[in-house]
Amino acid sequence: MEEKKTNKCLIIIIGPTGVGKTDLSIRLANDFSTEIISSDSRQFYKELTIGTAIPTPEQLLKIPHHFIHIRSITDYYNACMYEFDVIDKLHSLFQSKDFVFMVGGSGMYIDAVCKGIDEIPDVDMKLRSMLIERINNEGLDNIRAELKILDPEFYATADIRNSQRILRAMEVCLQTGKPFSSFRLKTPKKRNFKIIKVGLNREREILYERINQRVDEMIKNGLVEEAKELHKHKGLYALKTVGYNELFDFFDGIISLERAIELIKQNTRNYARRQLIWFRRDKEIHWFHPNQEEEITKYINQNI
RNA sequence: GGGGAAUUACCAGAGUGGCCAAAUGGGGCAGACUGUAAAUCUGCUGACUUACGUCUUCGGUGGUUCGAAUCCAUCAUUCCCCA
Repeated sequence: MEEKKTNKCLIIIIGPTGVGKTDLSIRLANDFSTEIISSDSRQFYKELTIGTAIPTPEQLLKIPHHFIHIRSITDYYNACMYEFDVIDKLHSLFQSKDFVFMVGGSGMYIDAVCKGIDEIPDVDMKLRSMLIERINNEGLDNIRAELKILDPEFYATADIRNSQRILRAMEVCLQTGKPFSSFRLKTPKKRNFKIIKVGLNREREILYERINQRVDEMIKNGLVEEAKELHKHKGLYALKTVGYNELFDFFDGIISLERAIELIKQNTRNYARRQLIWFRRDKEIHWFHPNQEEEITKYINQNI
């Protein structure tokens, strides 16, 4: 499995939403004459533009971006698929480039590219909906008890109050006939390219202000109209996304537009916080303020 | 000018003599997280303390009481109704 090391390098710009990754990464990619892979799990969807703050058309024209608008919200896409697609893309990009940038804030997807993610057989959607149905009807207790028998190892360490975790483990057990934990090897994969992780962060208060301002801008730029178009698909998982969910509640008459905007800001702030908590665990990340462009360039050049 | 209602921790808001450092929700903070992860879940949130616990809080002041966020007096502020 171990591949020969090359002099190729993936430079990852990591940071919470709204911190200023896009502008900086475009300048960096320009300086390094290379391209950008998005690691943002909502920019994948071609129906989502304003609410996911994808780069502007001018920016996209200047620097080629990958993994933006590659799927439909009706498609199924996950971190494992992303891993394979990105590795594949890197393989071809590294034919002509020595460096490639990856920019985004979806921690699990970034980790999937850096370390790989265990391959677990696909689950039949019908099985999943059946289980969801059961959880809705009988609650979580029964499923939990069954999972305890099917996969005691997972059960012992799992967050059993989290229905999503229980559901996932259960569906894999039922689909494969093997315990979910038997697939979770968690052995990091070796990559044949170097990885540099640059983290961007700024004072919490300022970050929150930027988020609030950006939401107002999104509204001005037509987020309400964009969400209106998607309202009919509101059950889709890909649309359980900050900026859309809240507006759906507005369209449904549950909350006012003002309240929806307020909630978008709030939920985005909470999301940014969770991103930071995820990234904090990763000791390979070197942190900078987005203004420290010179230092960042220096750091990259020293570590390439 | 007369009558009524209110004032509780960051915010909203419950509590009407001891079980109240004060419900609940929100926010905030901290954290978990291998698959649609911008999701989902957990803990903390007066001060000091690792903890046991101690101390200071419920608009201000003064009182009643063994004991007050809760009762009384008074002052202040806000809102509503009548002039």
